Amino acid sequence: MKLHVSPDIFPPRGHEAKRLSIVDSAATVFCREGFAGANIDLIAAEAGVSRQTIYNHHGDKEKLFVAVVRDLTERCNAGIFATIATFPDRPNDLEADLIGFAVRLNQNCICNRDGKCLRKLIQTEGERYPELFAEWREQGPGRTWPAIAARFARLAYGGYLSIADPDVAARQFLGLVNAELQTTFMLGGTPREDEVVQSATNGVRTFLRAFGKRPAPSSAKKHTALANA
Amino acid sequence: MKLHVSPDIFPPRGHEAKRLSIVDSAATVFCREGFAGANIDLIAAEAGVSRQTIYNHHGDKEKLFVAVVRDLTERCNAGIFATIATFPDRPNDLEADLIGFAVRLNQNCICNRDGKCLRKLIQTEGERYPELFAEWREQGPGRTWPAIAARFARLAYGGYLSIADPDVAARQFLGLVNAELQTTFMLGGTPREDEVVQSATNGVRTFLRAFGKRPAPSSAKKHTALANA
DNA sequence: GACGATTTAGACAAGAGTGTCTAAATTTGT
DNA sequence: ACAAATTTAGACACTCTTGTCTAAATCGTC
Repeated sequence: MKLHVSPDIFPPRGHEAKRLSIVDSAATVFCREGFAGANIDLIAAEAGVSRQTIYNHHGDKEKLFVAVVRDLTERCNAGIFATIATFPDRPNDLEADLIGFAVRLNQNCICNRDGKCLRKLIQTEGERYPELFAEWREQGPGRTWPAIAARFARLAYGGYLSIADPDVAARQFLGLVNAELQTTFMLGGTPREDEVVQSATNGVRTFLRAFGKRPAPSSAKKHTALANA
Repeated sequence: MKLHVSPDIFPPRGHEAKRLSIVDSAATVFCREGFAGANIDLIAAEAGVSRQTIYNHHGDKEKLFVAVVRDLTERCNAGIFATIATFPDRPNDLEADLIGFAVRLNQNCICNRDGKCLRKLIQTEGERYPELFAEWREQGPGRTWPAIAARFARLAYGGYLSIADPDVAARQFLGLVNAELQTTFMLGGTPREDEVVQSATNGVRTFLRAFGKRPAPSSAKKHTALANA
């Protein structure tokens, strides 16, 4: 009588569950050890399946690796678009809202397990699988960056910002809010939340000094957007 | 009776040359294949020495790896400090001078062979050798970033910039001028020169919008620094 | 409870890589 | 040219890993 066992996953809940569990553990091990250093037996142990099951599902090590990257790309993309949906279109407090967005982006998409794994795999194996990671580049940054740029363009159109090239601004926004986390990211570490907030705060302030509309000394035509809502 | 054997060069002249050649080739192979994937025979072949010579010099694979990272850190640091020495202290054209500095930093220290190798090794093996790369963090960013910050502080003191926290400004400068190269760096690629110039130009312009002293609409006291030299 | 599909453990062959050893060849200093 | 140090090539033992195979155990479903 197992009435309240977690209905979702952990125990072998069938064929597809095992496939998931395998890809999941493989992501962890590939991320930690790299492709060459990863050991199928270790992946099997971590996934709680036998080695043979992995071969049954995925054929060989390389196909398993490809499945892992595709899976991570898809999940990360979903997370990023979900976060982009929280972009402040009609900000009350522009600075605070942009800082919040930057922190969410970092915590939910870059510093989480999937984001960390995918980043590591791109860094370590990017040169070995050009076509696979070219695909990632198109599906990942190739779609998310323009989406972010579009949000900044809307902010500019609404009079909140003064932006010449939204694509450049979007990339620079990401560069700024991550400026203080670069070293940690390079070493594969995970920054503490207060570090993320600090970097985002500093980054957004600089971003607004560059692209914000100064209310005081401007002589340009007046922009009414700041007064609405 | 060895009267004047220099105490430094006990072993013959070719000895040290071989050591160099080994570390050099090892850097290339470790960078390309990662630690686990690197093959001592391949390193030996690429260095033009026998495998046994590598073991004579470095003991084992791990010690060789450590020697490679130390060597790269030292050489990259030297390059970065040499480039920092070209930082514009009394700029004629602030924008152009900062763009030039950013491009030099990228081309001579980040995109060159040593820089690319070191970055890759940090990314791929950073978690496996915490103390080794902690050492890099101290010797590398821990020393170069404050040096750059000091130069920005001097620019601010000279009236060319308006900076509250030079350390933050330095990190953001680096984040901005590299903002458009992130994806390429992640994949282990080398950006074309025009991409580097483009990213640096966009980055410096934004940096100056945030930290530059506006000559035109300002009502503040005039700053004479721009007129000298 | 029974049947078919899936999973499992373990053995296995084949290949690759590390690190050691030895004897011969080469280089270096005098 | 000689003697010492160094380098070399190759063989070697050992370990580790991948991918296959088989027979038994387990699971899902009726």
